[in-house]
Amino acid sequence: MTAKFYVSANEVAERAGVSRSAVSRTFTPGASVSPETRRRVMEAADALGYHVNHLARGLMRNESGIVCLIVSEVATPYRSALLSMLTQKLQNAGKVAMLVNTDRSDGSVDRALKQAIRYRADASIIMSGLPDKSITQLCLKNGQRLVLINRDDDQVGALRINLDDYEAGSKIVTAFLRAGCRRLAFANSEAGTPSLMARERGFIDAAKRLGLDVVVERFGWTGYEAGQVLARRLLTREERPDGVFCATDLLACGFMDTARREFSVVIPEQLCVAGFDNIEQAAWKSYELTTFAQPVEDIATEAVRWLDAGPSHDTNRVQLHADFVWRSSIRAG
Amino acid sequence: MTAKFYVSANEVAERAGVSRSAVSRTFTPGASVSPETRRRVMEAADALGYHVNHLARGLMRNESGIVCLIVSEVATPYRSALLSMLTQKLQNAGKVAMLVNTDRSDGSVDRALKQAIRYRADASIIMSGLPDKSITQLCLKNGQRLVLINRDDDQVGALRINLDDYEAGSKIVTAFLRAGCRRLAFANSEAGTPSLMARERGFIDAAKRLGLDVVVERFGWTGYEAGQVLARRLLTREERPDGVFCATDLLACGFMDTARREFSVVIPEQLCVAGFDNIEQAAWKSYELTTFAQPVEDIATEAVRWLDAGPSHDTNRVQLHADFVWRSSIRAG
DNA sequence: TTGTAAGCGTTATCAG
DNA sequence: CTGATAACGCTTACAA
Repeated sequence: MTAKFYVSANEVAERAGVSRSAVSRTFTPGASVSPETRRRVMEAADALGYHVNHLARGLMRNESGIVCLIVSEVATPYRSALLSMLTQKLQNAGKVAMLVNTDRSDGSVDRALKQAIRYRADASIIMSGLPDKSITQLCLKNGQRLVLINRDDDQVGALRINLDDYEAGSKIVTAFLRAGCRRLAFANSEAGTPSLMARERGFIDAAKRLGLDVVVERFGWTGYEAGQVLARRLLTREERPDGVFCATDLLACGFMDTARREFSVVIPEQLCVAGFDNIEQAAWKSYELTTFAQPVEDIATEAVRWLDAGPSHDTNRVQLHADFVWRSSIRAG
Repeated sequence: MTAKFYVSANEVAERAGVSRSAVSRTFTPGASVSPETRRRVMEAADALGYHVNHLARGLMRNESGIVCLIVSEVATPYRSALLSMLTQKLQNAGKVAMLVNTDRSDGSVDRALKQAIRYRADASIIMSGLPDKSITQLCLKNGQRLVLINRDDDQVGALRINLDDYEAGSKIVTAFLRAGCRRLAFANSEAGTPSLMARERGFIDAAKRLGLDVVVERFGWTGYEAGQVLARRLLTREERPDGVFCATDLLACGFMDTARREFSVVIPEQLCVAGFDNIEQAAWKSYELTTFAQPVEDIATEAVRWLDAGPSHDTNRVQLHADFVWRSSIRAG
């Protein structure tokens, strides 16, 4: 148990007949080492199976190379897609991702951030929930960079990446109208996050500008099952809607399945449907869902770019565009 | 830039009027500190915003608290579900997950393991790919624990968690026969991983025992699109199969959609389909797919249990059972 | 129970 | 380019 585990730079130095500094420099990009020394060090390192201890390096450099990813509902298509993209880009930038799952229990975002602090993460990227301001201030004060994705909070000093959720509404209203829809509805979850609410408002406002009312129904969590319930609620109304904008693709999938199976509705002939996120399943033949694409790659790129940029803790905000993806769940005009 | 960032135990000690050791002990569960000292330390720590530096702690204790999760295709339903479960269980066990995405580029599993070594991870859990033996040996020699999930490699000293993939075959053959199917087919990807091949062999062998031949088709990667291609190949045969076992649910979804849309096949009346994994979408109304459930929770539990258990580097193997999930993609007998 | 002092594996500084 | 030496923030004997 008290075994000496990993080999240290000391042992490599000894074997190579050089000083520890020489070893350190060999593994520090851009440090000045003679080719000969480097060769001997590398040889010894390989033979001994030496790998720089990033815990110790982080201690010295005040830079751990760790980026903390704070996220809930990891198993959801959109979240996992974003997660995948972020980890890839981070790795390409020479960082490593620490994943903190905030499912279950409230205030866990704060706990997650404390974890980030304990491991001296260079940055934290928050994809779910909203942290308490006192703790984000602590992060920032400690020199940790902060990125908030699709959380419309006015955290000073953090990078906030948001979409043009509100604008999506008018685009989709136009599409519905062109398809001949007149009885519009918005299917939302009860989560009430800023993104979801912005989509709702944008849709309602755009419809109003064209003289149309929108029936709004909200239920449950943002998943397939909630979409089923929303379909039952909306399709049993006296005035059955003929154009439904679902706040997310997952809702839309549940909605479409239930509309077809339980109400024998034909899509898009009798009912047009749109979603938001452009998850994998939206392209599946059972759905062919018209939707708005989360610019997953751009989000990740922006986040990582900001991390790489030197320390400039100004308030910063990036607004990205969600591309309209046209599929056959809405009749062509 | 040369700003002094985080507060250290020193500063807390000074403010509380005690020694650094007292501070350290206060944050070490089970150390002996008088209630009065503890109180004063906590007070000072809170006021200053102190958080133990786990980099330094890991350095001393030879135990970082980090567990490295090595995985590719993170955005896939099964993978993300497993990832979610694992991170949760790890957190409950007081560990923190470091996520390494091995998409793109070969030999990246080895690179991932080196990352784990550099951060002195207490353990690595490998969900994708196969590492080189030399590097896993290095991990083990360095006291790092290793878990391989669904990779049937005979790495000595690692925990290997596997399913009864082979056995699934006979169960599904029975179900197909009871449904009256006589022309069986197996739809596989070209990935050729041990799990996939075991499912294939198990199915073929079980059919043979009952005097039936199995048509096998393999194509592409284990995703929805490959399922579409496989459907086209299998359903254009002279003898069209009437019972198809797909190696994964994702393949099955693509298969079903194509069977219905491009070949107007009615499921399950004219064609019975089964999958493997029990992803979310398998329960969606468009599929109602009969399948085998990856025991995601058990897998995570076993993995974490092994990590918690003291250092006992025996070869170890856990065989878990994939429950049969009956849905309507197969006719009732 | 408490404080002192040594040490973990690095890197940064500074002579040479 | 190289090597000694001093940090980094923490834990842990050991002694008081």
